[in-house]
Amino acid sequence: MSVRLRHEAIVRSLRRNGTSTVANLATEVRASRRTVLRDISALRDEGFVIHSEPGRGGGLQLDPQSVQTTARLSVAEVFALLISVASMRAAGNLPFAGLADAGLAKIEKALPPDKMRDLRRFLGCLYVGQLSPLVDISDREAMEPALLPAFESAFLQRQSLGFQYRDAKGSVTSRVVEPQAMLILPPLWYLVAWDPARTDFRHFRMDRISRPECIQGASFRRRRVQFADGVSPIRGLPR
Amino acid sequence: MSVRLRHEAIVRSLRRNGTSTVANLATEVRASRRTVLRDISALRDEGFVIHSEPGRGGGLQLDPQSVQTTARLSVAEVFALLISVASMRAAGNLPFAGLADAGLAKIEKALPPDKMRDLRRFLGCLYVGQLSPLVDISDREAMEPALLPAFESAFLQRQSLGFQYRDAKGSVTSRVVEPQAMLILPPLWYLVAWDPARTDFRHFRMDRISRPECIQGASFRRRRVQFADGVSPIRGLPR
DNA sequence: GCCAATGGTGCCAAATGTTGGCACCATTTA
DNA sequence: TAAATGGTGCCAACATTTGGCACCATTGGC
Repeated sequence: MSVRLRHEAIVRSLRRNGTSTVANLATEVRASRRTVLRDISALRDEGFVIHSEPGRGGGLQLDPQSVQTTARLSVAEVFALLISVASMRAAGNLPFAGLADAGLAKIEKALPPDKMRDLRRFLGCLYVGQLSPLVDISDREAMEPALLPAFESAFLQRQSLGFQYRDAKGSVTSRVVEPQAMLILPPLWYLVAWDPARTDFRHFRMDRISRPECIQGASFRRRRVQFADGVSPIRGLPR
Repeated sequence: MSVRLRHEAIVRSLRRNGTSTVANLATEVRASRRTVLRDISALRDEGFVIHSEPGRGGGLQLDPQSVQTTARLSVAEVFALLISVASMRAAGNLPFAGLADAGLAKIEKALPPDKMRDLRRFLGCLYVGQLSPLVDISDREAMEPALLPAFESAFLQRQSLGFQYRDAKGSVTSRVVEPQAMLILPPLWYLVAWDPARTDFRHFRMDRISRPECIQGASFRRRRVQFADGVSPIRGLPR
């Protein structure tokens, strides 16, 4: 049984029975407990709201409303979203552009046929250049695709982030920092983080970060990152 | 790229372009010819009706009525969309950014509460700069917000567009043109249009257009705007 | 306090599925 | 005929999924 079919089977079972347990579902779809738990997690990522409660009398419950939350967007809105993603891709932010694309794909799929026709006519008029002739990106590498998942958990769970950093001179250092903010100044992206080893804030150019990994352990506190009013945060950023 | 994403990309491409070839799709989704053929076969199994014809002039064509699904986005996807819109706003494309924002608002509204919480935590870590230090936009004005609605009807209904244009020297002329395409070369946007008064194509920098208005009346025909393969369309654009 | 049932996570080796070449075929149009 | 196209079979390299295991946290009943 393919992953997709199993996911559908799980949703159907939850919808039919109202509530169930991981062990039950595992028997039903003929997969292991572990696999069902992984599936549940995947379904939640896809937007299904599945309530769960550990302990006796608990179990899994599918929120029936979660399945029907379709956003109705106008053609122009979808078009504007498409453009923004296309611009971002053109600016070189491939990992994020890929993710945004995946989201857009879902939106487009939900678009009724007549709106789709309008969108096609719009798109026929659109060309997006690969490079901006005014931006010097000659010394710039692509951001690592692995950055996104690592950042996601680091930011959401406030965990320290370890990585290799290569500065403007080319020397590489190993860092473990507490991520505080992302700073986007197109076409460059920066990570603003507290460096415990240096007891100070540091800025890191994202495209110079490699081998990111989330450090499991005690979560740190948020620190205030403030830019004084009217003062550009650009000064002092790594070139 | 996962199988699922590739399938979606293929469906989207077929929907957008109406027709395509295996070789084209393979390039687009960065997979081999063989893989695309397998994907097509899988999509057909899933219920997509894809017409195909071998030989010159043939190609693949997706029956538009074949599938309907609902959109369910993950937090990361919404986040990526938010970032792309934010970047676009930072690059100065205010009218479109506003529209994209409106679309995103609808999506966010459809997001279940717990995902919304995650998203907010993400957003708390995000600052988007107003200017790129590497891009010289000193001589560039903002695009008029009125441009978008006028363009929407002009493009969709193929109506002529009238506006005031200020060239690089500062002299202002009144134009009535037939919009053919938009060309985005960040950070500048261009309107590619047929100018009947000059019986030729003209490029207009969007930020130099003011007082746009849609001319009600007979709709014009689309003209082919083609860039030769490998030839940059940048040459000859207004500075 | 203790226990069993439950959801949840990390890890790893084995099983399974995917991918991209390659050769080859059939059809169509110039 | 030649070139472009869709389509199939095969297979080794590669990537992903799976299930088992140990373990943790929470819950409710005894």
